[in-house]
Amino acid sequence: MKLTSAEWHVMNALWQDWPATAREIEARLPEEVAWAYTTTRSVLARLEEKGAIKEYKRSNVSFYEPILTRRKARMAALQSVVGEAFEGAFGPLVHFLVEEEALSEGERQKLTDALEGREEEGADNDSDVE
Amino acid sequence: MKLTSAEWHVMNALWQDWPATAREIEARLPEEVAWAYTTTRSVLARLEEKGAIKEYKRSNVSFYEPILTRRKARMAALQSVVGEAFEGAFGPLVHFLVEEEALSEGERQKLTDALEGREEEGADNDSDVE
DNA sequence: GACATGCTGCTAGGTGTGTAGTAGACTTAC
DNA sequence: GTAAGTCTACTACACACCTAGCAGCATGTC
Repeated sequence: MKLTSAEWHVMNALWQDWPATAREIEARLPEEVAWAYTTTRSVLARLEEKGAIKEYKRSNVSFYEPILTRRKARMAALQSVVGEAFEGAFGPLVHFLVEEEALSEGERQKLTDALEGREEEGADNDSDVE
Repeated sequence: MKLTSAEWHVMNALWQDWPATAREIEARLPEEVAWAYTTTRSVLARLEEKGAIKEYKRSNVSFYEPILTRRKARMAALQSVVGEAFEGAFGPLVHFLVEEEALSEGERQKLTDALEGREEEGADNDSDVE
């Protein structure tokens, strides 16, 4: 499932912690996203239609929960960009990353470590749905 | 400069070889892109408006050349996805790639090699504008 | 129970994107 | 020079997306 830019903002906010009300989500949006409250609601409604989130009510207030996991959304986003821009394979993407020196020294190091399988466990564990 | 999906198709075709006519570009589009000729032209027109390509005529026929380089387009695409989906940093993206084992064994090997700076030269050299 | 506040449902308008058609100009073959 | 084919310029339309407003219902407080 591919997300639009506005949808990413909302999903990122929701993945932080859920269930969450629209107001809570709104409060977690990055500063540069200065939407009207109703805009947040509209995006939430679309996400629910798409099946990315679930909505339920407790006494007239809507609570939201993610259905789509962050992992799956990331995978879809990457697959899309790889398909369009990197001949459909992850290899060229990785090649590009290294070539372009888009990575800081620390990032390179972490990557090397990860590739060699001596990853430190526990730290920075992406909490995710499921 | 961010490209849309249709624009990527056309740019990929144009980067292959240029200058190229609309007919040549059309012929290079992937099979699953079964556009009417006029659709290709419309996308080309939009790309020209955006400044991604340049158009010139020789006796009533338009030839096209890229202005936007593949590298820059790729960078923009990555930056966009990283901004939306990976907290704005390449680190988490790389981490994700490795964790997800999105890479084949060969790709991992190439990546390791590249990180250690013993890249084989010459092979698979992305020809690019400029 | 009337009022303020806050939430929901519904609606809407502008812009981007994908896709394509039509009309007219030009080119080439006879 | 006329017919057939090809090209361009211009226009169009549907759908997705971003953004938001409005009206009405629920809830709590005095």
